[in-house]
Amino acid sequence: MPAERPRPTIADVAERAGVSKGLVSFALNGRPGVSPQTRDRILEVARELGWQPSLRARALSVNRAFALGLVITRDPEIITGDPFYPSFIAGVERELAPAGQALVLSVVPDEEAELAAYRKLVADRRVDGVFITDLRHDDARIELARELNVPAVTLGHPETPSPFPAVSMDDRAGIEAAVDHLVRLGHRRIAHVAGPARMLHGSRRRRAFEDAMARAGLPADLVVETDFRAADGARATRDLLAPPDAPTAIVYANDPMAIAGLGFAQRTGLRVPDDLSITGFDGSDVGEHLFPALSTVATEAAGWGAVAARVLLRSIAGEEPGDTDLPPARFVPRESTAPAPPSPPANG
Amino acid sequence: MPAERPRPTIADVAERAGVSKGLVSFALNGRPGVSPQTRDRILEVARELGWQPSLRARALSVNRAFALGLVITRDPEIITGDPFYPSFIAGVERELAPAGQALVLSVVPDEEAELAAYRKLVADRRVDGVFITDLRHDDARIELARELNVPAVTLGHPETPSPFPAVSMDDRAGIEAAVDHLVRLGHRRIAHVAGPARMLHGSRRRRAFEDAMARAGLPADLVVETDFRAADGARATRDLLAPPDAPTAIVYANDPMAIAGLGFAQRTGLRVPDDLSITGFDGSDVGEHLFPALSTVATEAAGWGAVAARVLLRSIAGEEPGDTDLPPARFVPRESTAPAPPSPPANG
DNA sequence: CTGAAAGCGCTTACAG
DNA sequence: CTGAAAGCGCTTACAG
Repeated sequence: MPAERPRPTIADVAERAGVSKGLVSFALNGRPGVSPQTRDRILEVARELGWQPSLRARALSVNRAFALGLVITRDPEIITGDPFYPSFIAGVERELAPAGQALVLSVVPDEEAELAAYRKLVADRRVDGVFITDLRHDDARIELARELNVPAVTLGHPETPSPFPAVSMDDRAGIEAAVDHLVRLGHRRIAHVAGPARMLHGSRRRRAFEDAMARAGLPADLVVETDFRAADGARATRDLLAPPDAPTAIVYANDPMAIAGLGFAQRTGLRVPDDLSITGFDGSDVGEHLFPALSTVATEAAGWGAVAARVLLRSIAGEEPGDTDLPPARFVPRESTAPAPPSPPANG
Repeated sequence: MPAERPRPTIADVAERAGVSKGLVSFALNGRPGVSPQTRDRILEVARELGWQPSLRARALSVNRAFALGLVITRDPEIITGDPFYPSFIAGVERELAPAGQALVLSVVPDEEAELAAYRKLVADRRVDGVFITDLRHDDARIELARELNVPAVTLGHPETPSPFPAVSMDDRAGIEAAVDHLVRLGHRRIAHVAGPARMLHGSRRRRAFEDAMARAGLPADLVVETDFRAADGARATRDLLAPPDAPTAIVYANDPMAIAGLGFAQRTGLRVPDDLSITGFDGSDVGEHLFPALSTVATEAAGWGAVAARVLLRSIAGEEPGDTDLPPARFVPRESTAPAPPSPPANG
C-alpha cells in the first residue's frame, strides 16, 4: 500500500496564505467580503497545494448530502428488457453531474423492501431528495416521504393528495393514438394486455384503452391484466387468441410483452400484421429491428429523468416548482400494424 | 413546511444517561470497556430518544463513505435492451443493503467523461471503492484507480498488470459451446458478429470463436466487428448474408444484436433456424419468447454483481481477496439453432 | 470501567 | 475587509 499522502485542508491553505480558515472558506465559496487581492492569493495557494474540498466536511456543516435517491422495485426477472429505467437514469445523470450531485440507487425486490429502502436512505441522510416512480394506487410512499420530511418528486400525479411536485407524461395519448390507428385500419376486435391494476400507469393505460374503444363504439371486453413481464405477454396472448372470436389486434402495455406476444403469435402460425396487429409501449430500440418492426408508443424516458431531476433539485433548494407536464407519449407506427383481415364468415 | 424537529445526537443521549459522549459512542458501537449495566442504560436511552446515528458525522471522523461506485459508459442508444447491467446492479444491491452500504451510480456517454466521473467520485470521497466493468485494452482506469489510491475490483482480468482483485466469468466457454453445437449440427460456414475490438470481452469472445472454429478445422473468415448495438446487429447480418457463400449460422456477441439479426434474416425471407441458425449472448429474458426462441449464452450477471461487491467490500476492509473465478457462461440451446441446410449445388 | 478533550474539515455568525 | 471561535455529530487516543 502506498502511504496516503494526506490531502491538504483549508487549514493548510490558510496557513500558507497567512489568513484565517474562515476567510479561506469565504474566498473559496465566492462569498462577498474578501478583498480581490487576498481572494486571488488564497485561490492561488489552494491551486498550488492541490486543495480539493471535502464533501464530507461540507455535508456535515451544511447538513446536505448533495445526492438524490432513486429506488427501483422490480423482481429481478422483469428488470431486464425494460428500456425505461436505463434511459431515465441516463437523463437524471445528465442533470446531476454538472450540478455536482450524485445519484444513489437502490434496487429492491418488493414493496416492503422498498419502504425500508426509503427510510434507510433518509435516516442515513444519504440523499437530499427522492424520486418516486412507478406510482401505485394508495401509494404508501407519498405518506412516508411526507412523514420523513424529505423532498420528493413523483413521476405522474399520485391519486392521494401529494405535497410533492409531479412531473407527468400523458401516456393516455399514446394508447389512444394506437387504438385510433387500429380502428382506422378497420379493426373491431381489439384487445389490451394491461399492466398490473395496482400500478397507476397500468390502470391508466387500461382506462385510456377502454375510453378510446368506447369512443369508437367498440366494446373493451378483451383485457387481460399482467405483471409487465415478457412471460406474461406470451401467456396473455395465448389466452386471447384461443377463443373463436379472437381479436385482430392487441395493444400491449409495454414492449417486452408485445415482443413476447409477437413471438407467440408467430409460433402459432399467425402472420403479423396480416392476421394480427400488435403495438407495444416504451419504445425499446430492439423492437425497431424485429420483423415486423414493432409499432409502439415512445416515451422519452431520458427527458423525463432530466426534468424530474431538475425539479427535485429546485425543490431541495427551497423553491416550489409546481407540476410540469411533458409532451405526451407519441404513437410510432411501424410494421406490426396493418389493415384488419377480412372478417371470417359469421357462422351460427 | 413542518418545522424540522432536530434529531437527537449522542450528546443528548449522553446527557440523559448521565455519561460522557465518548462512552455513549463506545456503548453504541459495542466496544469493550463499558459495564453491562451502563451499556444497557445507554442503549435504552438511545431507543427512547429515537436516536439514529449520523452517517455524515461518522463518515467525517472515520474517513469512510460507506458507499461503492459504479460508472457505466454507454451511449444512450445502447443502454436500453442490454440485460447485463440491470441484473448486475440487482446482484450488487443484494450484497450492499445488508452491509449498510450504498451504491452511487454514474452514467456517462463516453470514455473521457468516464475517467472524469471516477476522478470526481474519489475526489469527493463519495465512495470507498469502485467497480471497473467492461474492461478495454490498455484500460486507463486501472492506472487511474491506482493513482487515485482507491480500492477497486475488475470484472475479468485486465491485460495490463493490475493491483486489484478480478472477478471473472469465462465467456469463452459459452462461445465455444455455441460453435461446437453448430458444428455438430453440420454447419461449416459460421459467422461471428463481434463486439468492439477495443473491449476485452469483445475481442475475447471473438478469439474464442476463432479458436473454436480452428479446432473444428473451419476458417474463421466471417467476422464483423460492431458496437454492440441492435442496429449494428442488423447491419452486420445484412453484410454477412449478401455474398453468395453466406454463412448458415451466425454467433452474435450479445442478445440485442442477435434479435436484430433474427429480424433482418426473417425480413429477407430466410427461415430461422431452417435456413440460418442464430445464437445470442447474455440471456435477455425476452429472447426466450421470440419465435424462434433465441439460443444464447447465459451469464448470471446478478451473481457476478454480488460476488464483485463482496470482494470489493473485503478489499476496502483491508483484506486482500485475490482473484475469483465464477462458473463459466453456459450455452443455452433453444429454437434458433438447427441442423445446417443442405449445401447449395456447387456452381462454377 | 469511565471522563474530558481533541480531532475529522468544513461553515457561519459574531466582533472588530 | 478580516480574525477568532463555535459548531456540525461523531470517534478515538489519553488519563485516570
